[in-house]
This record gives sequence, C-alpha cells and structure tokens, in this order.
Amino acid sequence: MTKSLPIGELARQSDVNIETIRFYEKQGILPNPARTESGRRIYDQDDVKRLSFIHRCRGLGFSLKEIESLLSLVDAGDYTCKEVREITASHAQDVKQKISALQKMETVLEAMVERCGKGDVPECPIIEELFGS
Amino acid sequence: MTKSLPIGELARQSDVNIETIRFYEKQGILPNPARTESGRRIYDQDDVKRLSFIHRCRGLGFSLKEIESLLSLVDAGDYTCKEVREITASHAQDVKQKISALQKMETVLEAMVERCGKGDVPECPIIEELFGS
DNA sequence: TATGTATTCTGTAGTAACTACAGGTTCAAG
DNA sequence: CTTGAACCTGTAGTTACTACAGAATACATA
Repeated sequence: MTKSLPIGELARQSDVNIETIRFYEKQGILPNPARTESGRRIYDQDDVKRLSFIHRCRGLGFSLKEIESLLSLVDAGDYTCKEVREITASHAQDVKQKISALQKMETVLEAMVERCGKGDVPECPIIEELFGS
Repeated sequence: MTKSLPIGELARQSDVNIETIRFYEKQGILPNPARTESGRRIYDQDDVKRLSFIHRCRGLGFSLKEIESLLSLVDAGDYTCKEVREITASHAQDVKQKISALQKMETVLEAMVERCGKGDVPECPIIEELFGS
C-alpha cells in the first residue's frame, strides 16, 4: 500500500500550491480525494504524479481543457481506438510545433550568450532570427 | 518605406485578435502606435513580427513578464553585457527544460498513436511514462 | 451625393486560471 | 492543556485575455 499524504505534502512534492490544488479539484481536473474523519483531504503518490503532470503541461502552454483531454486518455474513458488515435495525434502535432519553435529560440539565445561571453554587446536581432519573414 | 496596416490587418497577419492587441498596448508590451487624423492606429511589418513573437511565446507557456524580459533584449535597453548574458542564459535554460519535457511527451504520444494504429487499445500509462518516478 | 455596411474607437463587463486572504477548526509537540 | 502549524470553506483580487455596447469613421456603390 502507498503512503497517504496531506494536502501540504502533495503541494510540496508536486510544486503546486495548496489553493491551486483545491481549485483543480473544484474544476474536476483532480478527482475528489478521500477525507479523514475531520474532513481533511488524503492523497497518495499517484496524485503527486498526476498533479506534477498537470503542472508541467501548464508550464508548456497547454490549457486546462487540453490537459483534461490528455488526461482523458489515462482515465479509462470509453473511447474507441480511433478516437484515442485522433486525440493523441493532434496533441503530438501540437507538441512537435512547440518543440520546433523552442529549438529556434534556443539557438538564438545560445548564440547571444556566446557572443556576449566574448564581450560583444549583441545587437539582438532575436525577433528577426526567430520569426522574421 | 514599409506599408502601413490598420489594426484589423495586423490582427489577421499576426493571428492575434484586435482586443488583445489593444490590451497589449495598454500593458506596455506593444508600443503606442502612430495614429491617423481620426485616431485610428497605424502599424507596420515590424509590429507584425513583434506581435507574432509575443503570440508564439504565450503559446509556449511564457508569461507576459517573461516575454517583456525577452523583448527588452531587443528594445535596446541600456543593459551591460553581463546583464544581457544573465537574462539570456536563464531563458535559454528554461527553454531547454521545456524542450526536454515536450520531447518526452512526443515520444509517448507517438508510441500511443503507433500502438493504436495496430488496433490495440493502449492502456495509456502516459503519466507514468512521462513523469513517473 | 446619399446610404448602407464594415472597421475602428473607448470603455466596461465577463472568463480562465490562478493567488491571497479571512475567519474558523483540527492536529500534534511540549 | 495550551499554543502554533496545518487544514477547512468561502470570498475577493490578479493576470491575461475576450466579448460586448454604443459611437465615430471609412469605404463601396447606387
């Protein structure tokens, strides 16, 4: 059996603050947890994983709706194989585009650090290089 | 000289809606544009680039504050070389982490599409695979 | 030139996703 | 048995939009 955690511990381990956890619960993106006699929330290690996942996704620009759609793949929804493939493929496409944009950005930023390290004050054509015509 | 654009055209070209453009202006992340006699905003191709950049960054999970910090590198702020290097390096670090998280996600998603394509209904251990212990 | 329709203007109100209290209860260490 | 930390619910504030309302301007065409 897995060790049970109070909300504060979940918050610490998943790096999401307490009120956000309660907010996610209200939004239905986190399931209603078990409670102690006195009404305190009880979590376990799976909740840490799920919440960390949500947190990372948010940091990558996914909306809560998109995250719900990703999580629905986990939550044993009654999807057909075709539906799963469609949802998944569309997310994969989105992810690829994000990666490519970030890689461009990385290249430019590293070049700037490089140039700057040599004492140059770069002219910073960052926008041009990233997304210029 | 560059052709001048009304706000609607800027919105179309940068894929950002009109009220968001005005919102960004109020927040100071877009400079106050020139105006016509009658008070209508006038933009040019540089505004399209800047705004597209902002839009993409938002989609990648950067906050407006972070984007301002990135843009400050462009806006000929009076930074020392050391400051530029620090700001840039920190963003580069962040970008690398985002890329790595997205690559993990891509791998898992593609594997799911693959499995699904073969007629399997996958058991979708997506969270486990992505961010599991 | 008149007129209708599209575009823009300012300003305010609503939404999504948090974040920060306020005021009260519970737990646990000394 | 007290006292402080952690938790509870509920509400109000913040960020980043988004959607009107109501008025002015521009532009096409009859």
